[in-house]
Amino acid sequence: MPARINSPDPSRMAAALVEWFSQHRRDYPWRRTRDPYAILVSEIMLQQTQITTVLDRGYYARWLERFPDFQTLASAGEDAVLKAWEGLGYYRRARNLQRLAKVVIEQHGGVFPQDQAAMLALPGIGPYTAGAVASFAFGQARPIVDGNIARVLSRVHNDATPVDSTAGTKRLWERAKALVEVTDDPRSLNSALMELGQTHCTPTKPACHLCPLRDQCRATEPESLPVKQARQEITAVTERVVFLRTSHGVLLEQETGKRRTGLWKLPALPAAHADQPPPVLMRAQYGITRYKVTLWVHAPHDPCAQWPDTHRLIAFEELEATAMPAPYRRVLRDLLQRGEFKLDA
DNA sequence: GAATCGTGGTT
DNA sequence: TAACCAAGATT
Repeated sequence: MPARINSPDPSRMAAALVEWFSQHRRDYPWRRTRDPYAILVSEIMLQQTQITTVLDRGYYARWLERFPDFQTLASAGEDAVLKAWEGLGYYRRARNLQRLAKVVIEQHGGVFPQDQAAMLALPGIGPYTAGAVASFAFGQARPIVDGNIARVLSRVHNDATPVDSTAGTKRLWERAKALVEVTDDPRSLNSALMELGQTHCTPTKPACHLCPLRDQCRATEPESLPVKQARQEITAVTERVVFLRTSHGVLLEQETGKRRTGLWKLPALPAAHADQPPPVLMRAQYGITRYKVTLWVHAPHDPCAQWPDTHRLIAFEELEATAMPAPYRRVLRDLLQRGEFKLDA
């Protein structure tokens, strides 16, 4: 079958991308190493997370200092792991990363596998991350498609197929594969695609005049691409929690569900008191996935109540070392600063 | 295949 | 301001 007319040529694209990258590559710590562990940590942290968050707020450097290799991470306490991840969100990533470290130690002799199927079998590793580690750490010609690359490729090919549809995803991976397989520098090719989307081929106001693919790109209205399926609507919900402070510390509850598992929060106001809630100490708002939460913090209804074993009185000195989701961390700091409601201090 | 999982920054 | 986005994976 003849090649489609108007379809950009993979070899030309790859050459332009690698050349452009050699001139404009940014200096990131994970580009200064080929240690699969250090590269893997960066890829997991960067999932759905901006580079500036990971770098400027010190998450990456702190993590590697605290957990420098698979062995250290595997034998660490889960509380320390979650604390190091506090504020990054999607906490399952941190738990899966530690699970992965244990598997690497116990089933792979402490050596990260180079085989694609073995990578994909590890917890928290999907198609993107497997391809990223394969190419960045091992130099393998494996394709990757992230949000940046989806945007670049759908524009270059002027393809309005929704990037999050089955057909769109399949086509993106085929196109990424065609590119990485015609270059002798898979590392640079994959990095270049992502960095082009990050710096020039941006969601709004793309800098097409600076683009190395400008003479190959078929997009007529780049800002209208990529097409994505409709999002879930935002739902408003109410959450009621209790601030119970004694002379020793603050009562917290450990999450056990599928959300923020293992982290500590202000205890939920027992449903039995929902219709006659105690006085409100403060109100806050935060968003989580598709919910807009109004958080009401109540005074304790019964300070002497018996609490289930998911609850613990955390000493003041331990509060900062306790992993908490960002909204509760903010609220707790606010409440403690006020110095209100000291029961027996 | 669609829904879910966090958070902070930008527009 | 509300919506959108960011080096996705899992169920």
